[in-house]
Amino acid sequence: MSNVQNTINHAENSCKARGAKLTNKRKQVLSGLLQSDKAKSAYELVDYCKDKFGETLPPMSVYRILDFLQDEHLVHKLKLANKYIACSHITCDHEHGVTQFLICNNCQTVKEISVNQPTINALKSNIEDAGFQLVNSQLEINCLCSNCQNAAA
Amino acid sequence: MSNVQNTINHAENSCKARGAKLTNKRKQVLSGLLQSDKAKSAYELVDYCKDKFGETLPPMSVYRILDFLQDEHLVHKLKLANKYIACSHITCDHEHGVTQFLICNNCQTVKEISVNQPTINALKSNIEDAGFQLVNSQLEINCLCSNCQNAAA
DNA sequence: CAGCAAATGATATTATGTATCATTTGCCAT
DNA sequence: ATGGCAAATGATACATAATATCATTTGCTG
Repeated sequence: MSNVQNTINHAENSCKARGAKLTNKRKQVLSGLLQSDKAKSAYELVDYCKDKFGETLPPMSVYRILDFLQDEHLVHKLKLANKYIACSHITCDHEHGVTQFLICNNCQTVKEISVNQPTINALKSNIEDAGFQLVNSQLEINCLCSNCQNAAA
Repeated sequence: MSNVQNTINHAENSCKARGAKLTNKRKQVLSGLLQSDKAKSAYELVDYCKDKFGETLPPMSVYRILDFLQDEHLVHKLKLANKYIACSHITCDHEHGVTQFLICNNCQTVKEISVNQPTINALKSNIEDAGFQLVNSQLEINCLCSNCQNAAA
């Protein structure tokens, strides 16, 4: 069984456990995000479903499906890029804290990491000194991935 | 002399020093950003110039002016919000490192801060462990400002 | 004051996302 | 099984953010 298929099975079970349904079209959109580590826009997912499944989803439906997938914690929206990416912890059975996203400015590759807690706490305390409060620690950080670093060199 | 006017004078001098011209319309757009601590979109600035100065700038011009102001280090673009904000260091005469932006999710108030260097370094090292490289340290962080914290309570 | 470059205007187009109403689908109780 | 309800999806229009391209204006500078 492919990795993507395996992940989708996990996702389907976790939806079921929460009383939600992972329909076919939702699976198609999710698989579009799973089959690469690059962030994709809603319209890119429309194209993907058309190419891959012959399914001509209207953009509105894709946005609704993305909302659903976010509610189910299967997908994250990256506001910095206006794109979407599959959660990298779908197949884990344990809970995860809030994570951070490293976005390659050049090729859109995204890596989901957990910055160590002391650093997050230090950041939080810097922010509180300024009279603000961290809403959640889902940071999105503009980076270059190792491939693009080498290509630039 | 008003604070805004004072800042604009500083800005004009620093442009002159770099061989650029801070025209009237550029001043109008800049003043729109200076007269509040909230981020504004390009289209909001179009409206501001119309209301305040009777100047009907086409959006294209405002985008060009914003590009100019960014090149002159007078304005920052916040990608998280697709909005723009005046640099808070225009009247400082010394150089500033890259700063971080705390954006209130509720009211769009923005505060520009400098997170302490050890914390930035720790973050950078976490990122490098993941094989990525921080492009610049202009972090944009979703927060709640103190007013909105209290309002919510 | 002619002419050139910088600045601005006008128009069209693309990308992202939301609002609204209509239709279809699948499931559940009778 | 079937009638009906809610969830899911479709269709259409529109709002907002931004860019591309070509035209016009402005303001120096020789």
